[in-house]
Amino acid sequence: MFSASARTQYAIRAMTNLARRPNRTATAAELARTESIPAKYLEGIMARLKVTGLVESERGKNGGYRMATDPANISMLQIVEAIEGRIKPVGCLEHEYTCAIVDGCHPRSFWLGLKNTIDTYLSEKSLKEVSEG
Amino acid sequence: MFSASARTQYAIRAMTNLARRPNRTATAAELARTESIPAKYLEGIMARLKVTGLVESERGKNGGYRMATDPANISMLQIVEAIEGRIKPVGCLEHEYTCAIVDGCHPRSFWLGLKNTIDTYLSEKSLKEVSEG
DNA sequence: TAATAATCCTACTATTCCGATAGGAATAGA
DNA sequence: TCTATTCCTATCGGAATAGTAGGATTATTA
Repeated sequence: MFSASARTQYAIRAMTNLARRPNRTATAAELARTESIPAKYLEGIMARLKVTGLVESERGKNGGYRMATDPANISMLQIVEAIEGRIKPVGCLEHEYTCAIVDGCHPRSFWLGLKNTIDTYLSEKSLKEVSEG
Repeated sequence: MFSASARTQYAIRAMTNLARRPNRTATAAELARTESIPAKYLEGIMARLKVTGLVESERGKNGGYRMATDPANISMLQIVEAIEGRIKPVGCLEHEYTCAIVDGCHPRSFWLGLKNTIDTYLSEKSLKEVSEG
């Protein structure tokens, strides 16, 4: 429970690595090597980071990936959600105001509070901080 | 990511239900019915809650489960860990002081902070609060 | 003592998700 | 045209999860 997938951990390692190369590009293979990530697997991860606009890419020879933004302006929540989608501790929270599963679902606000706590932590941590940590 | 297993959700619903019956016992079948949990599945969950000392049980006719303690003295962290074991967002944190995976693992303190945030939230919420929420 | 109602125990199954790999198409530079 | 890269799609094995099945054990009660 509450464990981060390998995919998310890889994404974060790759991003912290990229963040330490201002303006320069790095190939997926290079990131994979220096961060001990399966190269082919990382390709798929970088794709997700790209569609969400966190990184930019250049194809062909001398291509690679580059930060799309100042790491100080990227929150860890953005990275996590780029990989996993919206954080949702329980299905219960999918509906706006009521729990569809059980009448008088007492734990609902407990789960809401948990989600809130996690979201807050993640959104207040910048990629810059983490990559320097 | 960070999603709670059905098992944990069931455990929490069952516990909040039990907590609202001071000193009285309820059978697994009864809890299952009122909380929409598969009855046989719940049996296994109650077993885990018992070995960790959160509930007591009585076998035979008129048997059932009962809170072992005042719900005000049970934290949600205790329930979660009874079901899932120690919360561990990343394998990285298994070793005390260094990350075994990558040299100079920058995200390590980020993950530590996250674990800490979650643990704190869960340990400060009592079953009593949640069952009344 | 027999019937009943409950916990407790063990095994099985089906499905889904995850991590990873494979092979190649498109693209850009030299 | 060769090479190095991103990009795309398909597949696979294994692990975990959710749930089911069947019965052994234990206590109450009539």
